[in-house]
Amino acid sequence: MKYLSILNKTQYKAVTTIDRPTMVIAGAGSGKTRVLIYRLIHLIKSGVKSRNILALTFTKKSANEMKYRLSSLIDKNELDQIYIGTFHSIFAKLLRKNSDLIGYKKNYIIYDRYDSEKIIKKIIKNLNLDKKIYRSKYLLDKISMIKNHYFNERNLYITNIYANYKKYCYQNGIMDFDDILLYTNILFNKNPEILKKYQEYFKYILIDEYQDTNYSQYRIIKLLSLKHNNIFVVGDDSQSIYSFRGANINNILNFKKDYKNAVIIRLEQNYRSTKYIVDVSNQIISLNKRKIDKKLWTNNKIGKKIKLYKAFSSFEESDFVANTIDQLKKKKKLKYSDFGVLYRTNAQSRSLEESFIKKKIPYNIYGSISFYKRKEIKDLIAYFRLIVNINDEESLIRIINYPKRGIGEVTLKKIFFLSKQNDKRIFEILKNINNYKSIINRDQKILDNISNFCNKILFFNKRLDEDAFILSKEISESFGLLEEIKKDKIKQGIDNVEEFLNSISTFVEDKKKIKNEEISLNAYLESLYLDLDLDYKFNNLTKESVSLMTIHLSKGLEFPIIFIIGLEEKIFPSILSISSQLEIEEERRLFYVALTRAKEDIFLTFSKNRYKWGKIVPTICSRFVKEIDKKYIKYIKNDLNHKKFDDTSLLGSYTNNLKEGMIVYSNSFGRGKIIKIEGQIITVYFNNIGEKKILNTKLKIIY
DNA sequence: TCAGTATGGCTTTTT
DNA sequence: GCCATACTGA
Repeated sequence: MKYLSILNKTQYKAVTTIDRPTMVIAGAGSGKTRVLIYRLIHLIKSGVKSRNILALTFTKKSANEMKYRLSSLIDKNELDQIYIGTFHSIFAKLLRKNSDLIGYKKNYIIYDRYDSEKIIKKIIKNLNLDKKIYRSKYLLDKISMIKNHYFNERNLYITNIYANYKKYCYQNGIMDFDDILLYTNILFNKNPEILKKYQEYFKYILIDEYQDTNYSQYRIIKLLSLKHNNIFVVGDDSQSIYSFRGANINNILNFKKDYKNAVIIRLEQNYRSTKYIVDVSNQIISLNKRKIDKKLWTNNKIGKKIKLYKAFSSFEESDFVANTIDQLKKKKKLKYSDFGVLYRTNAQSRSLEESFIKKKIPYNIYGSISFYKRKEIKDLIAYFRLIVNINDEESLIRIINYPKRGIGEVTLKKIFFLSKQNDKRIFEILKNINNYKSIINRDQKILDNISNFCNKILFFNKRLDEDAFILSKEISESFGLLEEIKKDKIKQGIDNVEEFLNSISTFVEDKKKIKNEEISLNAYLESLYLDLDLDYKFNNLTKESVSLMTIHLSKGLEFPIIFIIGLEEKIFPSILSISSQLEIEEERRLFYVALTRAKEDIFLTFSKNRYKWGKIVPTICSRFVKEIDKKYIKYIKNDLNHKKFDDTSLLGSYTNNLKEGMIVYSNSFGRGKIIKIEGQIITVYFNNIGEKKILNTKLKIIY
């Protein structure tokens, strides 16, 4: 078969073993994605109907990537029929079709973590619990764990909160991410005939990143594959980095037990990286105790040593990254897109951004502060949600509580009270507000405002089958959303809303091309959370640019040159993982993932001092750096003479030891160089602005 | 009812 | 240092 000629022997076996359960243990860079892609093609060429194939991925990014790569290799009609998507996306759609069987109304909406946290906070408040002891984030994690292992609800101390949360979600027609998987399980368990239907339908099941599946996902797959026993999973235990989300490494370890006649294929040849990179990665991962024995090897050239750079401050670290990229690009004729900068936490992207802007280097930040977390967008989404589902009180409150809508705290409190007293939904009360006139005791104008508001919502609620774009545009006009933003004079806000509406238009156009695809507002909301890779839609991503992202997001990607920044104790490994051996091992796997993204060159950086919550804190170099055998490392000399600074002078305050020639940062003027110091008054030269006299307390030292 | 001010928590990681 | 919330006085 000619199209398979690009595969090596083991890859070929992985692609063509299509008659029994198959697990591929695929080391980093061993051609895992290629195997998945060609297996799909092979299935179709072997006569399997594309609509009988289910391909599940872990992130939206890889789902979209897979679709993209397939689009040039197979016929578009075939592609559109394959079920490719994340677990959440695929099963949310399946659930929507069968929502009556799990007791949910069809119009339920999906809440993300931010939304869920708000509910938890509300519950803690209602139960009169101390929010310092009952931390919403922690509780949410616990609830998530329970839902994903729902056969044992045993953590008693949170069951009350859990019960309340469950009830709230149900009453408001809300599902969170975990519910999607949970209710899929419930649906299959309670309705054998439905399960049978889908077992029949999904004859071939492929799963990417199997090591990251949790119990809930494992159960779903197990149930679905029971009939045809034809399941194909790809994974790498060394790259398991989602145990905080309940990922269970045993799913990989038990595969042979779980599936009769299973074949296990190992891909150990790395095609991506140089020998140095493969060796360093092997050395690092070998320090973990819990792992499947395997060794990655490569025939690639030896390559170069890993570079290590010690910076003075986080700002200087970012400058180093930007400068190095700038120089390397010129010297070696590289493209900006050849560089990837990886970090442990999203917050670290900020100072990078500054340095890139200064150096005029184009960059893309992936998955940072999501577009739809911006205020205007959240407002708009709240309208959409309420119109789709008038029981969504969280959204209702967000909208109605908006300043200048003429309904204040007092009135709202009365309305909440009425809702509780009469056991009615808030929207019910608002709709019939005139019946409660005597209790609300407000002038008729406010009551009329409320009725008008309800009527508008209901007006749109009746038109939910219409085109999402037309409807959303009308909604934003009808409620004067753009005018509201204009009043606040936030230009950015208007742009955001317009961009957002444009994206709905694109969504509708795309869906119209595929028959039977939903174009309703509800379908858009679902896609917004589960399918759309917002990075591309909203961040104005350009192709020729440096990629900035968390290591978690980088999984599956590769770059010729990789920077891994912030290699400091308490950051990487994270302070929250430091106390447990198991979690340290997960952090180490994360480091392994980061290292194996690189094809040719790796730069590791850490900083002696780091800004944290506005203060400079001295740091300690990460243990992971120390674990690397010195023979692999090349230290990069730091041009700056750091001897004149000592760490203690910077602790706590950041202006004590200003000296002439220092590079400093001012909130109003940006970066500048100190020219003269006269007591408290500092003269600073700023690029494009010139000299300014500034109070020393207003300045931060960069280096 | 609302603008202005004080406080406290926050930085894991993703669907 | 920034954001969301809670509190305060007009």
